[in-house]
Amino acid sequence: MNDLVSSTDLASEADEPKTLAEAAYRQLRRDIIEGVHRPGEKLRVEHLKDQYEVGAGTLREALQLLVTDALVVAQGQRGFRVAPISLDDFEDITRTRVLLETSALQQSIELGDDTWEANVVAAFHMLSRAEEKLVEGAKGTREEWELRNRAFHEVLISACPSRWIRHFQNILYHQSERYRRLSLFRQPIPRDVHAEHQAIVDAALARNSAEATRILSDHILRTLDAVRQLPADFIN
Amino acid sequence: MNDLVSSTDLASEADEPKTLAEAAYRQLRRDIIEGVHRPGEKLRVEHLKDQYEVGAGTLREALQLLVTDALVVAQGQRGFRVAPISLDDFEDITRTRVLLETSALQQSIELGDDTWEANVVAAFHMLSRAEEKLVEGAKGTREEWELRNRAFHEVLISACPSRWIRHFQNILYHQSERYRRLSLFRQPIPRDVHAEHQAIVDAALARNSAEATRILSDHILRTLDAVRQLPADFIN
DNA sequence: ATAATCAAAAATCTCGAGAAAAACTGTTGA
DNA sequence: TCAACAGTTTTTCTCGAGATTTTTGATTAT
Repeated sequence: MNDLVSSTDLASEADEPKTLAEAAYRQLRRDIIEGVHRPGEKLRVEHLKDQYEVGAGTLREALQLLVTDALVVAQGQRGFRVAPISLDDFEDITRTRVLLETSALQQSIELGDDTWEANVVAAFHMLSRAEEKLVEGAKGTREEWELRNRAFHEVLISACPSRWIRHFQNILYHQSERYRRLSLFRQPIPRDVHAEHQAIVDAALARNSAEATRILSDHILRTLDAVRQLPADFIN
Repeated sequence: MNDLVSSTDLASEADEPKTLAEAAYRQLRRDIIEGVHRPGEKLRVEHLKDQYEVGAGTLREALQLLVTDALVVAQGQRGFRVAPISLDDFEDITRTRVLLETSALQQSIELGDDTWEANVVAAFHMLSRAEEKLVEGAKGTREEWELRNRAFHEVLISACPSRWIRHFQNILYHQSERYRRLSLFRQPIPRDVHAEHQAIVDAALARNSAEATRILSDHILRTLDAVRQLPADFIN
């Protein structure tokens, strides 16, 4: 077998980019999330079109796509700008994520079949391996851990039939990833998330909805504290 | 006084369009919601650019903006298409709306001040007047009722501090409006929503969170039944 | 020194034409 | 009758240049 999960998202993005605009969109998104373009920074089309090797109109489209994800804000006739960050915003993102993700998990636990269980176990295994490599300190493992962490959370709620909840959760995950990168840069050794993930998996497979959502809730909210402890100038 | 509420949305759209692309975007959005462009219909740039009197690139941008609202879907290199509709989708939209809107109302009731109460009462009054005109059967009142109904629901949750919840709720409201128009076309005399709205207002002002969210929940879910009773070919 | 005014410069927004891809149609062969 | 193929037509995607708006900088007056 090749891939157990099949992502049928509202805005599918699993496959590779089929247009120049989308390619530029993804590069830009990565650069924004990784902090290459700082929050609040002005995004001048004239400069960026050379940097990303596309025409002005094409880059414009890419920027427009990023507005969808709320990673870029368009201000009337005054061009584009990287979405600013703030502690309040992150708190908002986190709490909204809790609301959506717990609801999705609850439905997943209720409706998930054997394949879902298998996917959860598999994703957890992948994540655990990435965590091991992370403490070993090899390079490039941060990227892999991020990917697998995201996959794990996605698989957890994959049995939730609501495409809209998954869509919104997707957007919020990208948003929070931006903040998490900031905190991880400062505090490169993550807290013991393994046990938390394990507990979520156990509760989920035991079909203990209340317990699973409670742990997931705490798990997500804990990232709030990590960002709260950042020096103020990190949040602009 | 002119306007009590001040909408500080994530993607503000209260003011008038400042660019041709945004103007085209709003016209297109209205036409899609009102059913001028049917669900699933292909949106050819070449035809539409004449109809909306803008350049090809500009219309392209407008379409891209509509993808944000999920009213238009972009398919790789095969152009744009009006987002299809289905009963499953509407059920999803409605249930997600309930999740978000009840949470927002709960926070609103918890945090709303006197001004919020005044806004709620005012919006309810405006809506009630529109309902009276609606049963009288004057023309153009449908449009006004829609606007005031939307304003009422918006004001109810306006004291919720979460910009993200309000943002998502906004998107979902546009979506459900499409479906509601279909059902209202068939069934032009709306059910007795006045009593429901009254009950919500009473519970909200009494700061009875549990009661208010329960009524709001039923209120939103009731629209589901209305659409369910439509003949199958209305939902494609 | 501060504020207001006006001109120059930079950036954005808009448009139409050319290149690339997809859809269509008619023909040929099994 | 059906399937496969190739040429034609349509549509989308991309690009650079011109028009419009915003921003910047210098000058002048209070």
